[in-house]
Amino acid sequence: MPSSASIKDVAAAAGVSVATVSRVLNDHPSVSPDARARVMAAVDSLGYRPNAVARSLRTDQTRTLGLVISDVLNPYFTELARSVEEEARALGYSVIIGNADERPDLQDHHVRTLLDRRIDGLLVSPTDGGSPLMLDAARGGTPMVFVDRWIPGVDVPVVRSDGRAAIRDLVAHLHRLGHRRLAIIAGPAATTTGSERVTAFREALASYAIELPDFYIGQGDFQAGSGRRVTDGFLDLPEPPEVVFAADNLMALGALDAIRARGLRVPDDIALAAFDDIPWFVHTDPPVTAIAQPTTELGRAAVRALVDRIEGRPPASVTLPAHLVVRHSCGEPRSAQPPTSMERRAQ
Amino acid sequence: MPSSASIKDVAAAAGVSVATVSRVLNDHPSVSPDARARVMAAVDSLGYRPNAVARSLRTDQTRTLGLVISDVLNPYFTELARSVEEEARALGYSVIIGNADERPDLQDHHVRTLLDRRIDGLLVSPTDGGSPLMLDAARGGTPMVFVDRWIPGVDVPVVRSDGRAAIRDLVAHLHRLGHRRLAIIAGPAATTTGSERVTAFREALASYAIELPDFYIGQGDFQAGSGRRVTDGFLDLPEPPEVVFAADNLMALGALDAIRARGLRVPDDIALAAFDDIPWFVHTDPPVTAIAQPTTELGRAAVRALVDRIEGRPPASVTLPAHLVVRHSCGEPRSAQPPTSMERRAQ
DNA sequence: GCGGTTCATGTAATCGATTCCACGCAGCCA
DNA sequence: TGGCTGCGTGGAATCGATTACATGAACCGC
Repeated sequence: MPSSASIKDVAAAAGVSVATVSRVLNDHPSVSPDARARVMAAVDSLGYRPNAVARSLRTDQTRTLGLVISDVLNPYFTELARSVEEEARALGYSVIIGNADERPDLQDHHVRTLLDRRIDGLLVSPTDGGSPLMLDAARGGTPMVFVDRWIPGVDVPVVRSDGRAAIRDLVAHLHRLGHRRLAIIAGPAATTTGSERVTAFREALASYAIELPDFYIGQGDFQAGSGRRVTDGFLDLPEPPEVVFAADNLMALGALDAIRARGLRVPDDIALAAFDDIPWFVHTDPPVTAIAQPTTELGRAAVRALVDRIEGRPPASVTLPAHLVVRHSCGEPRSAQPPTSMERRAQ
Repeated sequence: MPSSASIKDVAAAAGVSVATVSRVLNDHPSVSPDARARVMAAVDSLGYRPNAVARSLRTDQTRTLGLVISDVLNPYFTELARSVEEEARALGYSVIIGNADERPDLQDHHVRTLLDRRIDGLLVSPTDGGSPLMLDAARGGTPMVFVDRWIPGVDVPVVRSDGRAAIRDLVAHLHRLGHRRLAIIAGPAATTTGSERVTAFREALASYAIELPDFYIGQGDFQAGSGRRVTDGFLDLPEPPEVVFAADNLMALGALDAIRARGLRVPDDIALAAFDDIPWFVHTDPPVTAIAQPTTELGRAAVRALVDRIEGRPPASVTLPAHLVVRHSCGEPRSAQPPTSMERRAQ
């Protein structure tokens, strides 16, 4: 079992003390070329690898970041996670992902586990208004950054995108196409993105003198099942909406399911738009008009902010704009297609 | 900073020794009710949480599993990861995910990092034929289980699904629809799933006396870009295939992109089928005929096998069947739709 | 009343690293 | 030559837990 060699074995094999081995490993300047060579030789003859657990205990740092996201099955978050890991790796950190599945209890479970492991910092996209645990962690000095969603009133940097302008563009687009009865599938009111998107939508409608009545606001939870349920509710209304705007891509998927189950067509029978753009929206029937976030950039910026905080530099909040991508799901544009997300993401 | 309290602080606050505190924490039977109560009180007055790093160092176990998957952006793997985490959590383990992005070097990076952290066991879906590092780890006694893909000749349990029967069903379906020129977008030959799917496809064709010429075998890498490139190649052929079978869902997405870019229609101009079924395939234009794996079951079984191995029980390899889900992308069936994947996954 | 259990507890070793401190040895300058 | 500086090195403390072993008290039956 070569993997079980410890620094002591290396020291013995090289004929030096453990202190010297450690110095070689952390390339401390004060070690003779001769000793260094002997240690190196011993290291790879034994296949020695330093024990990160022991090192962390001693140095009180794990070079690990925790990322608690709301839902791994959501392509938006999975892309975010990917970009976070990439940037973290570039900066010499590992990432441990916790999937909250939109459940506050699971979120707490992961936060607790990550804290127990003494991660150096925490990236969170909170599922709720803030559990005591997370609040304590933030106040207790754990380096922390919110990404995508945040908790108001907590002194933690936020990296997110502002979708308000894009939502205004969307409403303008819908209005131009003649739609007047617009409904929204909202996310949980306890999340910032959940409430902000509704507010922005309502305000944008107001500038066209259109109201957003309560029965056109469906409570979803950012997952597909709720999109289906809420859409069913809309379709059962005496006067169903002409457009459904889903506050995330999974609820849009659910809406598509519900519409399809009734044999209705998009956009002829009902139009659909979504927040969050994903590669699949290019290929759905019809391609879905969506609001795209600069996801990769968001992940990168979040990691940079967190690492700044960890390494003692002042971290900065970042807000990036989102933008509207018009496709066919709200009517009209059947030609002159914008580049697909696949094309944009091609390497 | 309440989070920095150590077992020593608790012992002091409770007026007992650290040994007693430790005993209470690990609920060792031999501790008086009185001492237990005092310790508990101290614990939550200090907000004490045991340091998992220190504990791991001492006990030589981290209660953590490593999962190295080929591509997080692939919905198949993300679903797998989710199920793995779920089962692991149920058994009292955490999971650290490493995304190899189909790159052997990245795969090695993650394997190394995970080994350095002394994870208790490793779940791998190998990107290549096996790096020395992974082989050493397997031989060196690190508990390990392959999931989805595996490396032949290594004595490690494999949890996977067998797609051969489903591929036969697919070919029968295609043949019945009159298709005779069939092409495949293969995965990397170095991966078992990459080569097996081609072999199974060729054998199934053979039973209809249909050949699979080299120019109808495109080399992909399981990612979308390669699906696009290969499909472009097929379409440029003097005699393009009537059907393209993509060996995973991302390459199918790429194929869809390529087909669409030329203004062609599925299935009228060219038919498409994919390995791996995902919720989006119900909503693409047209809905895609695909081979579905019991992904959630695979994740669960893999974790159980690994934990068996870790805890000293004999681990078992598991092979589960995949099955064909017929939709419209190969022609014909326009009615009598099977339940959508959304419906199957509804809670 | 005494040897032997059992039970609750504390002392101290240990896990595998890092790092402070001290020591010995060169080299250098006065 | 004596003292100072600086470098390479090793000894030992330390991080925060777990746990083997020792100890002492209480209790049992004979």
